[in-house]
Amino acid sequence: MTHLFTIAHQSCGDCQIRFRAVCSRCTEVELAQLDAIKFYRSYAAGQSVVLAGARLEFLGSVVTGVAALSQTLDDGRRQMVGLLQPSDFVGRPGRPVAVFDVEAVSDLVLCCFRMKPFEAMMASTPHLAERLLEMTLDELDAAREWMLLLGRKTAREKIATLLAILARRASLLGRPNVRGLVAFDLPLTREAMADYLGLTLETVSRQMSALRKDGVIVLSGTRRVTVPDFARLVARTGDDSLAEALPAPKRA
Amino acid sequence: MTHLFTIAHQSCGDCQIRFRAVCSRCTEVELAQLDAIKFYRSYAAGQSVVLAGARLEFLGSVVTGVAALSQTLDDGRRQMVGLLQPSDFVGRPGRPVAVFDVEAVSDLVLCCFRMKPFEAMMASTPHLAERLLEMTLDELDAAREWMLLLGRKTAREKIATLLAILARRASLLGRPNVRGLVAFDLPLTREAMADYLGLTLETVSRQMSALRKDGVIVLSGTRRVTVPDFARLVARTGDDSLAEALPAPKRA
DNA sequence: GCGCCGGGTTGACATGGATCAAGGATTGCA
DNA sequence: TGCAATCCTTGATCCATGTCAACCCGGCGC
Repeated sequence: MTHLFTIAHQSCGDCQIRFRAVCSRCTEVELAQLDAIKFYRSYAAGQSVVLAGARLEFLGSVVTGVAALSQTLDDGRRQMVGLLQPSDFVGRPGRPVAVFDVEAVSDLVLCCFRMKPFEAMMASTPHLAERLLEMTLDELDAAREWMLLLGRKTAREKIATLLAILARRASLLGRPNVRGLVAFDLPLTREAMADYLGLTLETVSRQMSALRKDGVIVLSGTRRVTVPDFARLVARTGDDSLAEALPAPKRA
Repeated sequence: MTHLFTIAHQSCGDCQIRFRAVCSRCTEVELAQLDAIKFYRSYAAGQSVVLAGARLEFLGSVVTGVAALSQTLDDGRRQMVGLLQPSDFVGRPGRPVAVFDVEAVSDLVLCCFRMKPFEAMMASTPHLAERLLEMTLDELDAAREWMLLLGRKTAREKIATLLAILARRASLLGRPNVRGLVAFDLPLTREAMADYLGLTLETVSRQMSALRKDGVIVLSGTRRVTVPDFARLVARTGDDSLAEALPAPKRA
């Protein structure tokens, strides 16, 4: 259950995250170089990738699955500070010791590079550093958006915001859906949601129930969420920066 | 009072932030190039540098003073998401529209570059992009630390954390001080502290009073803070990541 | 010297979310 | 088939922090 294994080598050309990950700007030649130094690692849901303070000998990209970046206070209070999805980058060049815990939330596959060769390649490959800068700036913006949520939003708004983000993501990437109706599976347990939103799991559960009673969401089992009217969900997020890029109701 | 002016050109070689800003890795030659495209801007305390959604035609470094990055919800709730101090960078290459409000907290001087020439120079000057990546990664770490504070710390811990950070900064940069005793001026009003910490200004005021009554800090007027025992302050922050890099009591 | 204003403090009270506690559903395993 | 573990829900109660309101203080213009 908690075992870790290395999976078969896969060609970069066929990779699902080829056009969004840190390697997305690389030429074929550069890709071949990366190919030579990369390896895959796989983690079962719940397994730790690295603990804060421990050495992290590699950098990598999430290929499939979801990972959580989090921090824990001495007395056990825990805050998730990032939810890493496919194409997101793990680790920091030049820093061999992790400052956050990284944990597989679902089953997880990472495309990894040993730190030294990757750094060497970054120095000689502007495409890599450029893309990493861009991704880091995006992460920084996202972290700042999340600070607004953590500092100022109510429990209800926090839940609605998370659901809206997941719904939008599902609708942009996902399978075509009838009308404005979006459905997706929560990648997180109630406890993980609480850690992410700065709440307790009881509050998460209550607010989910409240949104269900209000008809804003429909729950099938505990993980499957259907959003009958995205605009109504967004109306409960407390801000409308989510309203842009509404999932297109006229999708084929 | 709210007027904006351009101040006299100053040579990069003499600049106070020469070794910490985005230009810190540049050679003399590169510095001369930057010198040719830079200009200074000055803002009075309280003045807005740019509002979210507005065009921001330049990028820049804080030379002196303090600026706040913040976000506002429709109903007026406001969260500061960054406190920019000398050498910190403002703006994002490639993005001509600000997503956050930027405001001068104290009187402020920025060293500015028009976006296009700066981007052109970044493309041809790895030193610039390298340093910007490093600074952005640092900012991201700081943002994530702040997420822990916003999501999980109590009001008391939030205040103690902010004071500890300011105290440490003052003691590292500052004038030598007798014994372990650190003193500094708060750059922020109670309201700005509240915006930064995700609290109300009344709660900030109460917690400051409580820390004063407990003898953890001494207030001279409303802005001047003296910390008689840094370790006692750190003990109230709720985590000890601040405890590293204690201000050296044996400073000359 | 007076009144005003911005920034700060303090008190009384309300409330959202935490805490403590019990129990339900699902899954895997004996 | 039953037991245990995990995840989730719901209820009762408590308390930290928000809200509303009064007031203080120092500086500045007149």
